[in-house]
Amino acid sequence: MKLATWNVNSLKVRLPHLLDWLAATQADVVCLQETKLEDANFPRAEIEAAGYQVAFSGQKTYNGVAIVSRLPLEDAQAGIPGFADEQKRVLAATVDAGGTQTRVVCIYIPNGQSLDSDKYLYKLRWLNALHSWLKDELARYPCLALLGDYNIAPEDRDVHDPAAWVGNVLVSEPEREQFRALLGLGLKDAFRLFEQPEKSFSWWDYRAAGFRRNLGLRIDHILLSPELAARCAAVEIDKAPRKLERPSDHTPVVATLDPA
DNA sequence: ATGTCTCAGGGACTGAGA
Repeated sequence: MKLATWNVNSLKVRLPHLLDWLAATQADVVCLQETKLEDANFPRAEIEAAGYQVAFSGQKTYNGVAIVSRLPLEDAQAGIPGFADEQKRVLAATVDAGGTQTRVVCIYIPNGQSLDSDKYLYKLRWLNALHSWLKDELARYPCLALLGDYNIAPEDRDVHDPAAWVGNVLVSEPEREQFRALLGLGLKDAFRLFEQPEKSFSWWDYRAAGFRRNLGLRIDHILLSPELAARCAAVEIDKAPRKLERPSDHTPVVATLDPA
């Protein structure tokens, strides 16, 4: 089973890229972020025509998450229970892989803007809520995958120029602590289960030829519960979509799981 | 290089968010 995450930065603009990419990679489950679409405008028919089921939770202009799956998709739930949030950033659903249930949680963690911003406090509050909720979810679903745009580069090796990023969101110590707290629940950073090339990133700024110069960050992650981590055979960042015309600033991360 | 991209409002361009 191929599980992926991709911040598409507008699904309306990136739908052709998504459909091409699904056909090329035969991904089974893809978590999307920054769809930037109200649910009424979600391109359900186009994605279903490609052989995928969909679940989505969106809003106008900002945020928005979706899960597309070739396997049966059930029990979709939007948001973090008990955490009031206008912003559509969480969608969970159960994928049925031949009788084996996997809970897929798609997240778009707040960016935070800057360390002195209210949005940064919101990011930390949000991460706290995510952590407490996941503790319960993991007890309920031993096979759980948490995929998305975390807006956190967990370590300095996930940053093209750590010195240049000191004092910025995405690399600050409180955020990294929150990331480690998720690992503390037993989740594994699937990418780091394997030997990986140095300077592996999943996002590059549109400005300053960031992609061409590989000035990026690794902020899109796949965290797996122990049962799923044991079945994980490979994880890679697929840079191909970032090379297309009008790309998203993020590129997909893909995990391959062996059958249960 | 305050550099690019997307979207909404409104009907050209500006501002917000990332």
